[in-house]
Amino acid sequence: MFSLSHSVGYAIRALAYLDTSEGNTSFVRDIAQEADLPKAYLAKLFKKLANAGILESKRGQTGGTRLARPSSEISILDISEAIVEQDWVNTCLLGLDDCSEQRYCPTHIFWKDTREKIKDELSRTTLADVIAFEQNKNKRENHQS
Amino acid sequence: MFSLSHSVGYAIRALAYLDTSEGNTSFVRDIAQEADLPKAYLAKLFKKLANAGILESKRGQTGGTRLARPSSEISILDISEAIVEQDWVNTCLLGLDDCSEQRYCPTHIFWKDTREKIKDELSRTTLADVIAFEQNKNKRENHQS
DNA sequence: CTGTTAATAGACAATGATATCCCATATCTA
DNA sequence: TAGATATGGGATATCATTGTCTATTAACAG
Repeated sequence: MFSLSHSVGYAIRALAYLDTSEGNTSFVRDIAQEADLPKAYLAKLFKKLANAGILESKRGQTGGTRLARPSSEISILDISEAIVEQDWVNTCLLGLDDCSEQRYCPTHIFWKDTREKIKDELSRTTLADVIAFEQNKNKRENHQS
Repeated sequence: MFSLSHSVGYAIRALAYLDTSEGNTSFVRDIAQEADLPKAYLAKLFKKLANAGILESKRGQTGGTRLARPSSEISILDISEAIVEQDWVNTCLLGLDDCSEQRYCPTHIFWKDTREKIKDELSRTTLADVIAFEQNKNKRENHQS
């Protein structure tokens, strides 16, 4: 608990291995190998990302996959929402059924505030940031609010 | 994602229905009915709480279950750790394998800080607070940090 | 048109969390 | 000791997520 789903982590890591040079495409097979992920599973994740407009893909011999827009314009939140549809922004921290905007549980305000900050952080962190992290072993960039 | 497990929510809700008057015991059967939870499942959760020293239970005709200490001395964190052993305090927000204390991912510092705050909040919020919430429809207490 | 290539799609298996069922065990009462 | 009652424990069912396998479809090369 308290993290994005495993699949989102996979997607992020895989996307960081895409060839982002202008006009170039990559293959699921290659990305899967480089990122050490199962090819078939990654293909499904990429399809979801394509459906969400994050990736463009083409079949066939001259096919492949590439980002639909620059990595600096793709947030982690975009990726997360493309992979998992579940809306985690409206859940009670304690799992109480009768906690709502009309009736606050003891942690309600704290948690609402915290969720907002998490969402902010995820929308502020871009794929470009992650790519930099994956490519540069010594870079220690962060986006603390 | 981003909440305590469903089971922890169950446990919290159920504990809030215990008869906390001095020396009194409650029965799993009754608590399950009042909190609208499956009896067998709740019994297992209660066993875990007993193992963790949060509950005391006795079998047989004069048996039952009660808190091992005052509800004001039982934190939500205590309950959570009794139910799920997994330590969510050391997970990368993005699910990246190579994120560690030695090598920060782009959200590492933010997330470390946030997890600390969540843990603080959970250790500061007690069962007594939840009981007050469950019993008083209009009370709007919270522990925002 | 035929073969090759790469994404796509559907069925299915493995896993962990959640939930149920049934019986064993402990404790007291009569 | 027999019966009633409440917790305890093991086997199994259900469900969502994760992961695998196999075939289909699109796109191009020759």
